[in-house]
Amino acid sequence: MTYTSTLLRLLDERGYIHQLTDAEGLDKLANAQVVPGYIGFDATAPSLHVGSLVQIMLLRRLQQAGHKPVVLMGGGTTRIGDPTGRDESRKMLSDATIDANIASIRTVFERYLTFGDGPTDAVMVNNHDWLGQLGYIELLQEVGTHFTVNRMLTFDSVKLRLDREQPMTFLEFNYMILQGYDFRHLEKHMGVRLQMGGSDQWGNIVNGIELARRMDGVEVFGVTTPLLTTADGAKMGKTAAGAVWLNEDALPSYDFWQYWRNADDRDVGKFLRLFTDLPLDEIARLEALEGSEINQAKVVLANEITRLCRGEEAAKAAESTAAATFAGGGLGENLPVLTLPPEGISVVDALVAIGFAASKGEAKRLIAGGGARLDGNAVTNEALHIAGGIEQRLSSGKKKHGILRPV
RNA sequence: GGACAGGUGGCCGAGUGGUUAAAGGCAGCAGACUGUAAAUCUGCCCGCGCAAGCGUACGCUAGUUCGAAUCUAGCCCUGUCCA
Repeated sequence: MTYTSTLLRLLDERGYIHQLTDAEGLDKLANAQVVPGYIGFDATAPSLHVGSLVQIMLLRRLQQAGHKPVVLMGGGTTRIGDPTGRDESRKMLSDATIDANIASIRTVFERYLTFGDGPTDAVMVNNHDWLGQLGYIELLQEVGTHFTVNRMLTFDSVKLRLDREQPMTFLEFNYMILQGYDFRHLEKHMGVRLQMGGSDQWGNIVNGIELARRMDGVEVFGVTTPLLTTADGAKMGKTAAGAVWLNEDALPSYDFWQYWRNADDRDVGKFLRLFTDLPLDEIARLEALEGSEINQAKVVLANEITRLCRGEEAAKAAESTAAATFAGGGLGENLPVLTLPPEGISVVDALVAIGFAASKGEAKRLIAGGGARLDGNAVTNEALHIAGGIEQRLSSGKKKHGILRPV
């Protein structure tokens, strides 16, 4: 259908919409009032990673369209663990850890959203504040009567586990109830009318909608985003080195920038639409670039996303480091640095110390395979000793570079 | 509580007494080709050691054996069915 509201048009043309519970109703509502909408985030780590970036951008779009973003931190649900991720990763975290995680995650949101008290200002809430109060009997009476086990068993998050003969604890089984309760709580106490999330959250969202209708007779809405994978089918945001974290102290900005710079050709347009604020006609021009010219678009992509997430300076520094390192063959300031002692160091130790190899054996294999370079020249002798005193460039493969700097 | 099946390296999955640091696949790393892309081909892929070698590893613990991922016992965990 064609949307009339700014919100849905914006989401639609930039590729955020996978499923919508009631397109017409939401379109109407978005035209009529400021719609508070929320997305839930996990607080298991001190940083979110690129996999959550679509949702973060979605809240940003909501605000851009003149509505109110509500960031729900799962301080309470983190104590349970979402079964949707299907591995029983129920590492119980202490309250202090969870609170610290939330504080850390908030710093990233502050780059993407404007927080405050105004009608369209973003707010952050923690579901521990209400879930923590909830008594078991009370929950069963109030909420439990609205769920049938028959129906709960049909949800993908449950069915998948059962089909794969993976264990699912009762604790996890209850997760969807609590999520549904979150939506209803926010609807009742903050007037939230919309929940968004990844396509895997569809079931949870629908539960909340149903609960709000049954308990309060209020119609609320749900939107899910398509499951984002890279063109070669991998989940977004995980690389060999680990997750691509959004917080700067979890991943250096240069590496963050490089992640986007190395995007698959086929993903460039999609990423530009989802993760940057560039106008659509500009994006159309960039994604039409062919052959090696598409690299220009990738630089823009990396710059824009890094700028949003890490700030203008970080983006500029990463770009110039990359330019100096790759195009100039020289050294950029932003590369990892290893202090070179006066007496020098063995290549193997240097590779391990700077983080290009996890063990000495791995470093040796790297050298044996011809992947280690010193100032651009392949290291052929694994016993090589690097002399101290001179600044040199140490590389693993063509992309990972570091500086060996004399004391 | 009972019967049966199962627990192998990041994941999937072979392997039923030595030749098994453990087939194969995926993921990952590197090389070639390129455009810091994809695809393809090649090499690598537990740790320590220059090396011979050593140390760890097949749910946990104890055993049998010259020798065990492979056999035995107990325990833990999971699934299916029964009560």
